[in-house]
Amino acid sequence: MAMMMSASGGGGQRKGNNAAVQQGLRKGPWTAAEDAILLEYVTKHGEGNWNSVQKNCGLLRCGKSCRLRWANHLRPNLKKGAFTPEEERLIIQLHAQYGNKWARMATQLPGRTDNEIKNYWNTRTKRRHRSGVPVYPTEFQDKTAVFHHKQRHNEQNNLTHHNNNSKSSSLFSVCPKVPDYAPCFSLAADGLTDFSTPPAGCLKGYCSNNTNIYSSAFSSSNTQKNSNGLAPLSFSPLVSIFDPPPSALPPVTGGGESMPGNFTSFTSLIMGDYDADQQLEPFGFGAVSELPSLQTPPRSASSNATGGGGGGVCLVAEGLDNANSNNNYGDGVNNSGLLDALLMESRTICGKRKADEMEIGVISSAAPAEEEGNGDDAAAAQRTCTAVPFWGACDDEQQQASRDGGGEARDTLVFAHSSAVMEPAKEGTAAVIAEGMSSMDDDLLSLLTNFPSSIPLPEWYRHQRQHEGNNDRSYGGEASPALQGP
DNA sequence: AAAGCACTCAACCGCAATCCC
DNA sequence: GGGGATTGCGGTTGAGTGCTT
Repeated sequence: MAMMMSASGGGGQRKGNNAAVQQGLRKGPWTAAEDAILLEYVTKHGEGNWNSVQKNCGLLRCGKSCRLRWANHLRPNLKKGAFTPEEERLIIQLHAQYGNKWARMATQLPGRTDNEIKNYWNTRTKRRHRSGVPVYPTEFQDKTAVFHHKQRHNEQNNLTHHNNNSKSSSLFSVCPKVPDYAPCFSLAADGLTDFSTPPAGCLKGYCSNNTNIYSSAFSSSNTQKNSNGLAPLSFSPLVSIFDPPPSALPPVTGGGESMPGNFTSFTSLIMGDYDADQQLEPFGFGAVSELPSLQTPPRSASSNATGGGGGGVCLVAEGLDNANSNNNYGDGVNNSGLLDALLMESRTICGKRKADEMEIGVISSAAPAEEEGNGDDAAAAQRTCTAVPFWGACDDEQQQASRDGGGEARDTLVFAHSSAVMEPAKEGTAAVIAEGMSSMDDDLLSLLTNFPSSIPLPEWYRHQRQHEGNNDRSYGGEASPALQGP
């Protein structure tokens, strides 16, 4: 494409008159002659002082245009052509770290320009959206401010490099600095995620050799609770994005060397390429840069918790009767719409999967265990995964725990189908959602505050929390000390 | 074959930061 | 310190191309 769009053709000739045009400066695609002039100038005088190019060489281009042309096309050592898988991986990693800091990312991709990286990223996020991710209502989008707030806070503390202005600030983030791990995600909107180690429970089943790619759902692999009694929460969405039965996908050997299904790269995996024939639909950033749409109608009216209804997911804890909107966390924390919101987000991720392809029964929670051919194990696993009918699975570690003792698994947090939430006709569901939205700041902050404990928290944060005690789970106000850092 | 759409890329714009006088 | 000039950055736009319908 780059070759097709030569300097003398293609490119964006912008409409309208601006100062440059009024000053007799050219706009639009550069010609070879202009390139030659600029090249000669830079060779002779070096970079910088771009406005003098016009004065000294008669090049009818503004300084900005000259600089851009040089930086993006003429400077030496520019690498042209498609990004390599390694570069793709790095971009994903860097974006997870920096957000939309293209220039910063470019410094770590020799020969690549910020513009290239930006275009690359935007194209694929756009593709993600087009793969069926609905646009959220404005009021819900506003809720993302919670994350931005958190991110700003964390930037101040040098905890992350997320861009606080980035539109792509994600509810989910890639955890990149794990050389031998495929990309995983954690609910890292709090920005506290330390990517230097894979979050517990993340990729447990996905990354390691000889483990079932489906074995890790939205789950916690350790049952340690934080100070508020919430189980730590992290997840690999890789389970929930793959529709085919587990047997259809190979195990991942790590490092992106072997991608599941027809994914050919991390990019395709994360950002939306998928093989329609395989009905693989990935989880992607496009799904997370915005919050889920409430406009998307439920696919099914089935209210059976273990069957029927397409695409609905929600968070439940093992042994939890989600239909009653309760949970059994020790401190009695209630959903208050947060889980519904997450549900909706998850549903957004699901996009426009056909409902019948998402039938709960297709992949039962017991499937992984059954595959292992141990009836008792299967039963144990199924107990563990009672509320996980949806592409269902528990982390294999949890399954093992379940086999070994079983008791720990009760804290498992999983994605599960929730017709109770997805069905507006059901008792006050719509109202619940709406209410949940309106009260989401507190709840979301609460959740973000409370998980994942498996991810290292900064010392000052732990210290702060110790002094706040457990009563302050709501950081609704700007004055929240926990959000202000030391 | 034509129209429409999606994709890619280049380039522009506005804004903010930095530099310089 | 103030103000203009310059530079850097991120977001957006639009043309060309190829694919799909």
